[in-house]
Amino acid sequence: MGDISGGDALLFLTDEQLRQGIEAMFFAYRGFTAAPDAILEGLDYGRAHHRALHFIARVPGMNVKRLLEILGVTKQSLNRVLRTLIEDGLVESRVGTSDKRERHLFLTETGADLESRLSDAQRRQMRAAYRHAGPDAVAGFRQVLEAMMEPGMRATYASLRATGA
Amino acid sequence: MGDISGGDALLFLTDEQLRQGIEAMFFAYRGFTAAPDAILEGLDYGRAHHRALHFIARVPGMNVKRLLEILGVTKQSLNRVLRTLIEDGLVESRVGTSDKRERHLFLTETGADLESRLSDAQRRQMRAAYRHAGPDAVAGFRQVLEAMMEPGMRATYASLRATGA
DNA sequence: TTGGAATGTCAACAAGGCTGACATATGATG
DNA sequence: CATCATATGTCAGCCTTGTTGACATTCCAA
Repeated sequence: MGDISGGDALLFLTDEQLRQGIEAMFFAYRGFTAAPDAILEGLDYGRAHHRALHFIARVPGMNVKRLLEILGVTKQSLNRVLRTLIEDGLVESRVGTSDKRERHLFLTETGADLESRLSDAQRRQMRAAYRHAGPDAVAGFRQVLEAMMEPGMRATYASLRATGA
Repeated sequence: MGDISGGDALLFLTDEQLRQGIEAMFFAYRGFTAAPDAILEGLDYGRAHHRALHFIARVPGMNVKRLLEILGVTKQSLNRVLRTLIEDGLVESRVGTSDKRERHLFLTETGADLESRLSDAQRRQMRAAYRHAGPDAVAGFRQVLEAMMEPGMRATYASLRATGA
C-alpha cells in the first residue's frame, strides 16, 4: 500500500487491467447472490427481503432510518418489503423506548431461521472462494472493495465492522 | 495459494470474516456502479443498456446468443434493450455471413462515444480504488472474484480475457 | 425434406426501484 | 404552550428490467 513510485509498478493500472477488474466484479456478483437467490426462489421473498433480514440480524433493534441509510433505498421501497416481513411474522417492530417516534426492528424466531438459512448458504459460497484464493488474496480483496465504496458507505461499513467481533 | 495447513491460518474463514466480506461486496458494488449510473441518469438508458454496450464494444461482431449467455438474461429482456439501442442508432445489427440466421452486433460511432464515456467513468472509479489499494491487493482481489464466479461464468470471463490484450 | 437452431416479437406479469403527497405521533425549542 | 422538525407509515402512480409462454421466420444440417 502507499505511494506508487513509477515504471512497471503501474502496469496494474492499464485500461486493460481495469477492464478485466470491471468484468470480474460483474461476473462475481452473480455468483455472490446465486446461493441465497436459489433459496428465495419459491418463497414469496426476493433479494430486497434478504438484505433487510441481514442487517436486522446484524444490528438487532436498529431503527428504520438507519436501515434506510444502509440499504440506500427510499422509505416507500423499504416499507413495502418490511410490511410483508412484519405481517408474515419474520420481523418485529417495537416502539422506541427513549424516542417513541422510532421503531426498532428485531427478527422473530421464524425470521432468524430464514436469515440463518440465507446467511449459511452465502457464507458457504464465500468460504469456498476464500479458501480457494487464500488469506493473502482475501486481504487484498477486502482492501480493494473498501477503496471502491463511496465515503458514506465506507463509514457505514466500518461502523458495522466495529459493532461486530 | 494452495492448501491451508491449519491453526491460525484459518482465521480468515471465520463466520465473522465471511460476513464482513459479504457486506464489503454489497457496499462496494454500489460504488462500482455509481459513476456510470450518474451518466445514464437523464439519458433514456439504464444499466442494462450499459452492459450491452460494454460487451458489444468488447467483442465487436458478437452474435445475440453469445451476448445472452454473457449477460445471463432472457432474449426477450435483452431484445427490449437491444431494440432501443438499434433504433437510436447506437448499435448496428448485421446478418451473419456464414450463418445468416445470426445477427452480429457492432457499435456505431455514436454508440462507441457513449460506451467510451461510460467506460471512462467506471475505469476512473476503479483506477482510484486500485491505486489506493496497491498491486498486491489488486492481485488478491482478482483471485477472490474469480473464485466466486459460477463455473460457466468463469469460463466466459477467461475467454474474454484471452480475447483481450 | 424435415427437424432443430437462432432470432425477433407480442402479451402479460412481477419485483423492486422511484417521486409526490399526505397523515400521525412525538421530540425539541422558543 | 405553540410551533416546527423528525420518524414513520401509506396511497397512488410510474419506470426499468427481469420473467414465461406462444408464435413466426429464416436457415443450417442430416
